[in-house]
Amino acid sequence: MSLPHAILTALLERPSSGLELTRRFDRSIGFFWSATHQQIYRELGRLEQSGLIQAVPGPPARGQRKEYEVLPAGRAALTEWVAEPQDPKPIRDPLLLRLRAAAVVGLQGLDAELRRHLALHQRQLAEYREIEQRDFPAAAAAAGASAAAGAGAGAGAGAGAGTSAESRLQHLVLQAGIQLETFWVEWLGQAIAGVVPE
Amino acid sequence: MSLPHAILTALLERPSSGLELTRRFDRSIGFFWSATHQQIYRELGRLEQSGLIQAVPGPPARGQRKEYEVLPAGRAALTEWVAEPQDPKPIRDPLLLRLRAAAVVGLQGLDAELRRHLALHQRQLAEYREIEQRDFPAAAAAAGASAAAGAGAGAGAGAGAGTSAESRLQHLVLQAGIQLETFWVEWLGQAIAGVVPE
DNA sequence: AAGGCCATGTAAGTAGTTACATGATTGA
DNA sequence: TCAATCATGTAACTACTTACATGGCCTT
Repeated sequence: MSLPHAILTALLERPSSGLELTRRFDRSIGFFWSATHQQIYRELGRLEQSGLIQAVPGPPARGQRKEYEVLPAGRAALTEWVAEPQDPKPIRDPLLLRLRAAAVVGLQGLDAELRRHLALHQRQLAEYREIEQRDFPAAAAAAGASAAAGAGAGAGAGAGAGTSAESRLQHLVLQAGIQLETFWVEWLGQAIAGVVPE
Repeated sequence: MSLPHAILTALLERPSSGLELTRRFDRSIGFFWSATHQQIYRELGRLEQSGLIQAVPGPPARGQRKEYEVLPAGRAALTEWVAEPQDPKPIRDPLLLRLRAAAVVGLQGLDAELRRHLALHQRQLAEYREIEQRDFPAAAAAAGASAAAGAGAGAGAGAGAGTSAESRLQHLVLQAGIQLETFWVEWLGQAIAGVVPE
């Protein structure tokens, strides 16, 4: 049940139409929760039905832009969901499965596929790093030096505390993306090196 | 379309009944492709229908053990699938989504959830490391020292090349698991440190 | 007025999840 | 013989995917 909450989050960050949401699910939100426009429109309908969001102005005509905003009940539902415990799902990765299958039936040119994936992950990593440079320039500079410090330094300034907490959380999410892509790039490097001398 | 191929791989490694498969999908195979017994039985039926596998001996009675083995057509289908290109799926992680939601509605005791996940991932990592010690003792010892070397050294010995290639691939998959869990443990550490001073 | 794009949808199919049902075997 | 457990399944539901449909707007 994550999609409705992803949409609520996106709409709280900025009220949007279905198409705008679709685009945002191709970029920022989509980096950790993807969705197609069909899913989004259907879910917008359900959320409106449930009274968690509402379409803003007036004419509900087909082919007409419809902008949605979150109602108090929607914010409450999201707040509740954030606290809910939910176990991490086990990994489910077709590429790892294919490697295991290759151990039985032989590499069938799988190394080319590994190289292709490596290129894709390198590109994604570069994109995340650009975003970090753009949106979190100060933190990005410090990131290389200290790993798990982060505590005392920046918290001192009283001004704009709310915004700084928000930005800190967003940066954490981006860092997860960067570290995950880094993992893939490194592992694929090992995998290619270990598989080529066949 | 990964589940049928996961089952074919498992059955090639060792012919099994539905329940045995279910158990293996809770352990080794399940580390990168999980499935419930309902999924497995349904898929076994489909695979048998398609002539890719067959039940071994005789009496197809309800409540009776049924052991399956892979037919040549099944091996061929798996071989073909290994070579098929397939793009990596974008990340889809509810925990990251909740962090992003928390940036908008506030942490609602989310730090406890982060600590809980950290413990779970630490346990999983320990389990993977045990498996590595048990199944790949030589390689595990070398792993700490050289990262992306792996090329020249071990490949020289001609004896048992088939088995060694198989084991090398299986080890690669396990290493992916280890490195992924390591990522989570490190990132959750950062996240908790960055979130606590709230 | 025609073609392209913006915007919102419907329909059908597949995969995965949750809850329940049924028969066989074994040990108390 | 009763309960527990092994083993195989059915049914209903939810989430996601793929393909297609419809209408409005803008440019030429």
